[in-house]
Amino acid sequence: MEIVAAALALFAARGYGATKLEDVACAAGIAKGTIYLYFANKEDLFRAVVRQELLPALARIEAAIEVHTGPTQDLLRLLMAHFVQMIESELGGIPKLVVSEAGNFPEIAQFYADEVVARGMAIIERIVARGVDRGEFRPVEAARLTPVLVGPMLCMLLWRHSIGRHSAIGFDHRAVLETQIDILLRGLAPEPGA
Amino acid sequence: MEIVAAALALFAARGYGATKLEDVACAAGIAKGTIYLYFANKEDLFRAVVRQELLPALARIEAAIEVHTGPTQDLLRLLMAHFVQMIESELGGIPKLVVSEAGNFPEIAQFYADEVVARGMAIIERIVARGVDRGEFRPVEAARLTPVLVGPMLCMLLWRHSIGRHSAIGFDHRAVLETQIDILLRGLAPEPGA
Amino acid sequence: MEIVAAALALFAARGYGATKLEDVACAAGIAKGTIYLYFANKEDLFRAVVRQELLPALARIEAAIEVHTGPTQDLLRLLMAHFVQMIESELGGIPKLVVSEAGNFPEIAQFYADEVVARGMAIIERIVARGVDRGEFRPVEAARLTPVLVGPMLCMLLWRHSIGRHSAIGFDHRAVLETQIDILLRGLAPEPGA
Amino acid sequence: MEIVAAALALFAARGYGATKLEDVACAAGIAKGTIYLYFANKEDLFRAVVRQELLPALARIEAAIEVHTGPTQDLLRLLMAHFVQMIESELGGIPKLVVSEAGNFPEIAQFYADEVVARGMAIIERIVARGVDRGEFRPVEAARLTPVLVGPMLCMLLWRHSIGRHSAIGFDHRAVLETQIDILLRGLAPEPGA
DNA sequence: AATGAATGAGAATTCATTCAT
DNA sequence: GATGAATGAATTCTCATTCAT
Repeated sequence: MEIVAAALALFAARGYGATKLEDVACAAGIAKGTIYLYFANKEDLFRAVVRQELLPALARIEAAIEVHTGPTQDLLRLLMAHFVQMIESELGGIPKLVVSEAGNFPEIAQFYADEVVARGMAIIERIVARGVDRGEFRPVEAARLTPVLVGPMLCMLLWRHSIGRHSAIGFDHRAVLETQIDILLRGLAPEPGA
Repeated sequence: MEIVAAALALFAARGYGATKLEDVACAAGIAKGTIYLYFANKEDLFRAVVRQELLPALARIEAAIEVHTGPTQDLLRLLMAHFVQMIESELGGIPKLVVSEAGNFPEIAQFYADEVVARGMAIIERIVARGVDRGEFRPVEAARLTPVLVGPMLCMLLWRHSIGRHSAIGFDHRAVLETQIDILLRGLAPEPGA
Repeated sequence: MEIVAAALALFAARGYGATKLEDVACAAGIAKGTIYLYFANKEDLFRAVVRQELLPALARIEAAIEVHTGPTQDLLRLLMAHFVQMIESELGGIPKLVVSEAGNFPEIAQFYADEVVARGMAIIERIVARGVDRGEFRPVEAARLTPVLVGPMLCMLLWRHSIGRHSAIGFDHRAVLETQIDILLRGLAPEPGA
Repeated sequence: MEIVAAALALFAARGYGATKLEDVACAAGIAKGTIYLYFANKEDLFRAVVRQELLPALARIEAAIEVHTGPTQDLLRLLMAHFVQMIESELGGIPKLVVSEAGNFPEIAQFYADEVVARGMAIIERIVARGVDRGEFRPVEAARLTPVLVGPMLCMLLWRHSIGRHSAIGFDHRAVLETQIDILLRGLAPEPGA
């Protein structure tokens, strides 16, 4: 819906508290009162923004991973490419929003941790396990590796959707991605003797 | 000052807008009006929180790096250890706060980008360049490497100071750090033939 | 509007600072917040009170003067009668208000001086000049005469809208007016020999 | 006392409500708390300002009138000259202040009406009665004449201490005074035939 | 379904007043 | 006597929410 899209943009830019429903309505091209026909109140709208938009994206990634059959490093590349896409889309505002408002919406934080982060980590751990199983990676503990794998991308996502908007410092997402993949593949390469 | 410490804790936990000065005063053990003896208004207090606390910490890191003479990988470990310390201290709330409020305080975002991020990146680039110069690392472009180096730590910092507070998912900072260092050193190791 | 009328009454009675918007709202039979739908803030309301009410009254006097053709002393009586009317109406609160708040609203004072006082003085000077021209008055310098002409009425106006409300001393406006006209006509009568 | 003088200047310029005790203290060259050594509270200070300063001035006028023996028109001139003096001194701020704050300090208004206005009117009525008795003025009812006599001067006083401070329009007090005396003496001159 | 005028609870801010030094 | 740091009641202003149209 238009309202959710407008709300996402404004919530992400200003935060929950600083976003006026009047501005959301204005951005969505409707009147203030109309929001209340679709959402019980501001909190309800906020929850809808976080819930409705992210899960489909995650499902798409899971599906893409599922059907993949080639080398694990291609799978890794595929995953990262999805990430870069999200960084560059409006959707990237959601993680930023959840980080910002976690303190005021603990159940949103929990929902996000359970439904997005946990599932995302599971995807990655499966990829790593697959690589180890197939002898493409040396044996590593997947749990400890996850932050190393997603951290750089997540950081760039948050940067782009917050401080980066107000600074001249920018990152070439794709170049960083290549470097990251390069380091990872070398760092995970099986020991020559093994 | 007590006020700044109380304000940091509350701003980081709830965000700028959702923090009432009355609560800050209460947490600092003073009356509402007393805040106005030291800060012109709420914004002024916010700026003070961000500005006063972080620069000294950064300066300490810079000084520690400066005097180091051993192998570059030790330097890398030293840097990361500082990071882990910050993650685990109250200070870690500041980056989270700046990410959250960048949209409402563009000049704070800029200040942070210029004084903290740019300086932090410069430190890292110097370490990487040193490693390459000394033949400890293979030749790499430092700029592209920075997010790969700090991303994982930053992510854990933000996690710990936002969503992580409301989720059962936790990270073993030191274990992740070891994994990250391990991957990096292998990934940056000079080509055998070079 | 109801709001402006209520505000005039309260501002005139208590002054700008001592008037709470809640009381204005209450007197106007609306809620506090409603005022802000029509006026940006308290100052804006104050300005509206002063600006909206007085100019139409002045224009009416000017028009009445314009069409008059009889003896100048009748014109003088007409003018004074308008004054007495204003003294006795709610409108009389405005000059009192402007006098009281001139220090805090210099641009209101200026506006009042330019739009009300200067125009009022011009009207009087025209009447005096007409009387001299027609040989009804002896030659006098109009500028010096103006305070003499309007001072007594203005004083009674201010009295009625401030101290007089709290004192037993009262003036019979119409009797004073007659005395004033009497003195003036004798005092302005052409020299017998001239 | 310095405090009262500073308070008069500020109260007259800004009104009671808009005057901060801190500014009064500052203008008097003392600390805020010191005011409370001499006055119970802000209202008490306000009352002192109005009460202490004006009565001595009035007593001086009464005394001057008392001893006068010459023609009544000289007495009138003497009275007016006192007025002009007050207009031009800091003391002129008091009537302006009382007019402004009458609504918030009814007992000050009453005090002023009884002690200053009533006494002032009595002085004037005595002068007029004297002139009539001595055959210098034609018979007039003194009560109706008082506003005619003092109105012009009072108006200029209020102008000078409020709106006039913020406008280019100014009055030549002494010139207006001469005109006023001239009109009065002609207007009060005994009928030729009487 | 949609509107937008009206509401009023809630937060930032001010400043008279107090009191330990 | 004098100070000025600390207080908290009081006021302006905002904005989520309601509801008559």
